[in-house]
Amino acid sequence: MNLPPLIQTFVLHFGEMGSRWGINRTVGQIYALLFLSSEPLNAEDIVERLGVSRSNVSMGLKELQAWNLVRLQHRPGDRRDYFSTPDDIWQIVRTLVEERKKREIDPTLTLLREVLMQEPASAEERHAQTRMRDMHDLFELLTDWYAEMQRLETERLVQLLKLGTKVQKILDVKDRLFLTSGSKKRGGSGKDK
Amino acid sequence: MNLPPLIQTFVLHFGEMGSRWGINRTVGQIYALLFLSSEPLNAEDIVERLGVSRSNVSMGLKELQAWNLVRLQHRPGDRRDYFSTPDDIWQIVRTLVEERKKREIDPTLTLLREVLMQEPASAEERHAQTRMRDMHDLFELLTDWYAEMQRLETERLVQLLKLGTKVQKILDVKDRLFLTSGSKKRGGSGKDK
DNA sequence: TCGTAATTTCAGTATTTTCTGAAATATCGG
DNA sequence: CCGATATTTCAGAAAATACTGAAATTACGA
Repeated sequence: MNLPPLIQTFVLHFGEMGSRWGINRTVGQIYALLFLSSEPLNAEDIVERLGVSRSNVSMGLKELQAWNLVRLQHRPGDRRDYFSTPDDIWQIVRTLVEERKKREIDPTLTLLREVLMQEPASAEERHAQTRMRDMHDLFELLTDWYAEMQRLETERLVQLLKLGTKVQKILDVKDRLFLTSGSKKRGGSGKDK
Repeated sequence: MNLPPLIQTFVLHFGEMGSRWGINRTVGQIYALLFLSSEPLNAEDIVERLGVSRSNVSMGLKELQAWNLVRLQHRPGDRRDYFSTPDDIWQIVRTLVEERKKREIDPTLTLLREVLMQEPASAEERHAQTRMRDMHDLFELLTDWYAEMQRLETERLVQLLKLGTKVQKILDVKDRLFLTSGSKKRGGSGKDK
């Protein structure tokens, strides 16, 4: 591996992190490298920097493309493929979340719906279904929320995140002003934890 | 594997899903099984249901305990350990997010801070640092937001999630009512996408 | 269409991870 | 402390995954 120390630290870290995410070490390292690079890199650049085989890089890049995580570019008069990551880190987050949703959440929701359609054949299965229903509803709530957030412009999304739970206070004000929904019993100190 | 079909489908699915999450198949299956079960199971129960070795189950349960994802209980007059998952699925989500943060995000933030303290030795390292700064700020924003959400009672959290981007409208109303912060240029149709 | 350079594929190898059975250790009631 | 039962540990086997070099394929300019 042939990298400035500061960059190497980061690249190695993301290689390890990748392992915890169903992504392999090399793919993590390639992405980290591209992320830090101020200009697009070609496969040979990556081979030299990371010290892995050309074919490994080829496979890694293919996987990153399947994840929509890299952009492929060309330089005039050079027919090699150059790769880069979006300048906007929020774009990266959006893609990551979107792809993980597509691969993990959506199939799970589909499976849950299928299984929930079936007739339970025992008390055990009936209970299992209520648990699956809970999970289904939770996933649905989260994906609906996510869909709304994904639609926001980044600036507004950040604004909202920075607001955090202060929204609560605004809601309280709204409640007091408009008194729309029923005034549910309040103040019962939660059996939180 | 010795399970009613409906339950088996779910257990197998979560076994596979587990693989994508740095958790191995058996651990995923054990958790799925416990999640669906209406009463706590002991290790031997799990061995019979999943058809894996006793030692594998022991290790799997140990891992789930390290993740705080299972509760250990005892039955009177029975000295085996019985395991279950929280009844409240939101509690499970909270724990999962908390633990993943602890293992993945926090160490990454620490590393980013360390590397950002260092003096860049070249233009390349300087650029790399600006990228790491972007990432650091993003992670910090997200973890701050997360910390606030984690503090909310579930009921309120759900309320907020269901609200989604409708919050936006309320914010707009607030803006118009109080005109507190600077009136930034508005209405330039976003170059969204 | 040919020649060259780039990329991809893939069979085999290396590495890592998971799983098992056997042995060791722990726990409990008496 | 003993005996019985439960759990954990761990070395090695099995399985899964990652990686490589060589060969095949693709892409392109001439």
